[in-house]
Amino acid sequence: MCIVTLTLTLRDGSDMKVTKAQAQENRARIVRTASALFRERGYDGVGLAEVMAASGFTHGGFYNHFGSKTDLIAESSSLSLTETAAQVKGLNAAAFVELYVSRKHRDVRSQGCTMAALGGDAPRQPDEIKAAFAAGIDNLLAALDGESAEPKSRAKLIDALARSVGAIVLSRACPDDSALADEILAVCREEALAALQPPAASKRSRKPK
Amino acid sequence: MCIVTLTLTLRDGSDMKVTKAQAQENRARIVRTASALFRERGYDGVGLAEVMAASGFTHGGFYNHFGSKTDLIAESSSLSLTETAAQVKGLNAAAFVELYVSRKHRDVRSQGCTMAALGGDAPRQPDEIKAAFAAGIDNLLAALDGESAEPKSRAKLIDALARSVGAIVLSRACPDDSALADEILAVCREEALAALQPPAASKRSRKPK
DNA sequence: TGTACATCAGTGAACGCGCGTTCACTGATGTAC
DNA sequence: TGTACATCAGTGAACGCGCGTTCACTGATGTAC
Repeated sequence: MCIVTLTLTLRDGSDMKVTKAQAQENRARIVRTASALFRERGYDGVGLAEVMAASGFTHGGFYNHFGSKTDLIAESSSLSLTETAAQVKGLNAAAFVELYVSRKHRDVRSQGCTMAALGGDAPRQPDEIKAAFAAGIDNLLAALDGESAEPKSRAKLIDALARSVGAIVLSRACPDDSALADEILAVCREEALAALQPPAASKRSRKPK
Repeated sequence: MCIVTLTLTLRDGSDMKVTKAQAQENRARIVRTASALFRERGYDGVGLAEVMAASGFTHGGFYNHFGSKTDLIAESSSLSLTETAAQVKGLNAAAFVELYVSRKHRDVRSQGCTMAALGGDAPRQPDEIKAAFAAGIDNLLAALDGESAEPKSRAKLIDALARSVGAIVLSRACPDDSALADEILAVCREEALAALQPPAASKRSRKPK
């Protein structure tokens, strides 16, 4: 809801009609708005008329910018996945888990990671969109900083990502403010961090950088 | 698709009209059919007319059995979550991971775990349905066999569940037959099992029972 | 045990609605001369 | 630099369709007598 209001405010004050650079900006705003709405309510839960209205336009103009709703889904998903990869650039697995497996992330779906918000919807979408998710996963793994000394570096990152996504998905599936939702988050975060803390030894505590 | 055909075949041959026990059976079939269709294509991706047709009925009769689509969603989700808990009853965390994080499970969405198939949709549903998911998680944890000696027994089970769900969600989000989809599954399975194998010591291998 | 009738599971047409998509129209942009 | 015109982003009405839900109707079930 607040997103809608925010985006409307972003619209330029004058009732101007077009300009080429402005049109490009408008298109970008539609993609950003769609990305947030889709994460909040799912691909099927948001209509094109709503996306356009929340972007400050009438729905008729949609096809000036996109070929179909599927195209918008693909583009908005790619965008948000790319943004997430950029946000975690350079983090090691532990820092990533701390950022990802948090109440803040869980509670703001529209601004959170698309893998957690829409990963469950991807399998029902055309291959074009699944490809965007696969690329998003690859990008995220490339952005994270694996321990190059560790032979299973990539495996550790994939595992850290999967358990983080699982924790958010399960926590969000519970009723808001339920004890179980918070327990899942706390426990998964702790377990994942404990597994990452000691790189070789079992109990000897080594400070993370 | 095959599910539809299968379910139609299950319909009794004679063109009988009612009987009380039969009506109860019919109602149960509708719930089972809906459960499979929802897991396959999502709550929004399946209409009531399709659920009824796949169960062998016309859509008009739906409201003789259920108050609304939401009621059917709640009931079918509860059913499948209960069934999953029954299927893994008594397994320890390692055996659960082996069963869950598998290509077989990933590739048969309509018969797989509802947490993985619909956990991402739950947050957008009414609280009634989120409550069904929370109960499903609790039941599953209760059904699994934690190491009672281990103080963090429940934590280990929650963590095993979350990483298993995350692995399936991410693997399914990738294009079918993509290398990444299989890599995620293999890596997450291996990492989760390695973490569960040595209950206390670091490298000393102890056989799982 | 036999008949009369209320029940209610299932049918199929209909409802209002929102969806993705199309289209004729507008007017400022931005180019050709 | 100034005028004439093609472009095309945005508007708003309209399309066919499938959705969840409602309803009048049916006829076998199962009960009351």
